[in-house]
Amino acid sequence: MRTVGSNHAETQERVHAAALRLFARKGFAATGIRELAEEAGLSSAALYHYMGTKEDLLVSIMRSTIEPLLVAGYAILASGEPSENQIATIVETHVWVHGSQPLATKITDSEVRALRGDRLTEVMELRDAYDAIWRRIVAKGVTESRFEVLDERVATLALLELCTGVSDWYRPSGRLGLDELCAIHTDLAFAVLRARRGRRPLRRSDLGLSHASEWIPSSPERTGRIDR
Amino acid sequence: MRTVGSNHAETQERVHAAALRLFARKGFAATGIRELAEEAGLSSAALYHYMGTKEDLLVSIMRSTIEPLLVAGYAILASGEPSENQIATIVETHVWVHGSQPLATKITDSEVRALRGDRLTEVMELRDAYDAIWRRIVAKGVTESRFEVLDERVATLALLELCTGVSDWYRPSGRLGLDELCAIHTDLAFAVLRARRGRRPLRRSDLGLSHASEWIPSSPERTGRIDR
Amino acid sequence: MRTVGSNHAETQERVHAAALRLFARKGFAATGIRELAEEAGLSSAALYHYMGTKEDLLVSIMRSTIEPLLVAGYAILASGEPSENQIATIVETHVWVHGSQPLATKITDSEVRALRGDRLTEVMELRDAYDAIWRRIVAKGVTESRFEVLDERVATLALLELCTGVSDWYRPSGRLGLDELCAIHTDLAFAVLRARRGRRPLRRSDLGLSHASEWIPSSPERTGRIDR
Amino acid sequence: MRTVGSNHAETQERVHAAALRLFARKGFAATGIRELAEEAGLSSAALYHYMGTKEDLLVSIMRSTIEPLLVAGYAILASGEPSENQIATIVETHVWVHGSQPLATKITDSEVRALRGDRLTEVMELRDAYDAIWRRIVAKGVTESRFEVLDERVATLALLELCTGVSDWYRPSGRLGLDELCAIHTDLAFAVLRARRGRRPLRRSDLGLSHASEWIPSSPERTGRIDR
DNA sequence: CATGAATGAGCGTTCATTCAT
DNA sequence: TATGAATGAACGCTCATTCAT
Repeated sequence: MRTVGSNHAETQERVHAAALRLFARKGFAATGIRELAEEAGLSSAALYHYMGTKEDLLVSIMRSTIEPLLVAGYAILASGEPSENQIATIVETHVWVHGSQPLATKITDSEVRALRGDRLTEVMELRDAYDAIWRRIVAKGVTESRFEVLDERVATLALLELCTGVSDWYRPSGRLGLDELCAIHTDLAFAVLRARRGRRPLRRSDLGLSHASEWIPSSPERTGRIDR
Repeated sequence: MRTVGSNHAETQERVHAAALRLFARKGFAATGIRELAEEAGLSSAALYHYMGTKEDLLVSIMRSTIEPLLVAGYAILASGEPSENQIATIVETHVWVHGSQPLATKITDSEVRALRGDRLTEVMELRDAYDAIWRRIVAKGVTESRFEVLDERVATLALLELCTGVSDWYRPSGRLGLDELCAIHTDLAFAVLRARRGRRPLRRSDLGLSHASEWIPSSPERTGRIDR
Repeated sequence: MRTVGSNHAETQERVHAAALRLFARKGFAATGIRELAEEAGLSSAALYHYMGTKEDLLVSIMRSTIEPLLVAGYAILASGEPSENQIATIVETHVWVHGSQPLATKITDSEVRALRGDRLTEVMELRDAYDAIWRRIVAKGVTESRFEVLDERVATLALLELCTGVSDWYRPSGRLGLDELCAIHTDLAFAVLRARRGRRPLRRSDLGLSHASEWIPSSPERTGRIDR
Repeated sequence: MRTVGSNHAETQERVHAAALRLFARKGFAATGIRELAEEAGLSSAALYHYMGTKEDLLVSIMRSTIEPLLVAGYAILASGEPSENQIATIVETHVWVHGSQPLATKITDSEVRALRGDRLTEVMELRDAYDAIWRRIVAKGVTESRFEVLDERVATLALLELCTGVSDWYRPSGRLGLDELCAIHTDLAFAVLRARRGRRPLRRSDLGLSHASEWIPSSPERTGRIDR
């Protein structure tokens, strides 16, 4: 009876996009199922054809946000590049994703508390695995005296926080392009880690990196509107 | 003509503490009034002797968190100290408060979206005023070539984010004391801002600062239990 | 320990007056006990020194409104006067009371439904007894051909309704004085009952009645303010 | 794509009928939403498929009661009939509606105080417009010396009150039919207004009016039970 | 007397979810 | 697929009343 087969996927994406907007703006708990349905242009009952429970929807948003970062992280770890390059790459990947998908990343970073039981465990394991990659990169750099920090643990957390914060304020329509944003953050990362080239502070320009946009597959959030 | 006299204040503080715990752990929207009452050891009806609405309670938590920071910030701005010292002082005050009151600060930083109308405006004005202080300090340091950053706006945001993140992970019972935490963050701030003493990177130890604990009136959160 | 003995009675009257105002304006069910306390200038707990339950207060208002009317009604019945005079007298007494105590009478007439059990029975008996007096007067007048109506039952109810309605709209501060109001209603009553003097319609002026104010003990509502 | 189709309207009417019964018997404020739901045979949550808020329900009852009366009133005013006929017609329409829909009319007459803001204004405007029609008819009759009253304002109010009171006591199952009730009230109205035909008091039978039932579209209250 | 504190029950309303159609 | 209907539970908050102080 259906003519076009892809309609289901399309609608599913509309639901996903609506959830991104509402969960990010109001929070998971404060977003009602009817509100979500209205935002997606469906009845609240129809919604359940395109999602499991409200919590399922949240988990799916989180997984699709963390997993690509995790995959990228493992690749970076495996690359054998020097620590400076690894940090630069993971920072720019992270910032790129947080700058281009602020809604999804903000939700992923702030709504873990809405989960219970297995879902919580699952997501926390993904997140912990991702954080561990950063720690390993920093640790190697410190060991090799490429970085120099007072406290390795704190520095890594600070670095992550600083890069993650991007999703709180960055707007693609603003003064800075995503490429610039990435470059600036790499430079900040080198500063935080007190990376040096010889006895001079290391700057991103010393590394001959291409723009992040060249190696990161573009994936802006598709929220169906110029949101926020 | 109460005999005990302090009972009301005590209970009020119990309510406050319960709200800190629950709002921080589950979020404002996900915390029910009955849950809050149980956590405070009252009936849900009795709760209303000690608070206005749930939103009132949230606002009071936020005000009592931001306002001292704002007062301290203005004092620092007015101190006439060099930018390095001002940054160090505001960083350590901020970190101290976030480290000693992680619940209240996390709530204040993440639940603004739960407010509406005048309450929202009021709190956002306080927060904006506080952020402006950081921007002014950084700007002055940059103008005087004490700091050197690629992008002043981004650097300031990064700095704030990095110091604020403390409330997400720091536990007083952990490896680091609050004084150490503060010192580490000052050092991180100098790194982010690429502050120098002569041609050497500036370190906190160059400034001869006393410990934060010596100038900040102690105000650990009283949540009535070793929480979270 | 108390100096003046009458304070209790005074306060009780303040409570009574507050109840009159609120029950009349908002209705019994819609009036909260805290609201009542505030209106009377007491705490809600103190209120209970001057009344029983909220329902007790309502019953006391009703009794003190109906009973004088009932007493007057019995006196009129026993007077042996001709039906025209009895009707005139009961009408003017009724209108006088409803015009001078609009709050109490409105409450009495409209809040019977708030009562349950014995209280309901008690008040309904008083009210029925009062209505019966009107019916007896009208019936006698009809029997003696002093009145002439299509339907005795309906005419009596219409007459009562017409006189009772006064409490809905009459204001002592308005165009008409209470004496005038009473006279007008007697005239209306004669009209409704098609009373005649000879073959001319009977008018109040034919009876040589004095003003209602001369035989009715003045009892304006003491509500402590120019109310409504 | 409901099969039965009329189920929604039917249930809505059940809710409406339940509200009529409860609001009339206990009053709007004293009627709980769960009570209403039970009376309508629904869960309290399901109730909200068939109404807006409780106040919306009340307003809808009031509007559907006043509006037909108002429409009829304007038609009578515009008819150009002599004042006696206009009064007779509006009285019988009014009495017919109050006698056949005692619950709705009683609610409409007594629960205006439960409304606030715009709803209050709206309903009061309707009611005032209706009252104004009565005043205009009486005024014209007085001007043309067809009626003779001591006080025009009071007479009109008395007339309205007398006709409205019907909803307090009339039961269709009782001694009188609605047609009789209407005729009796027209006669009472002529009496109150001291209408004359030549030098004899005017009686309804002088006018050659048909029964009210012949020109008023029947609309007995459908409350689903022999109520009260 | 007066009051702050307390409470169990209830308020009107919305929740996330299911299901028959 | 889509939806109106339905529900038990819960929402934030207020109720009338009692009682120790």
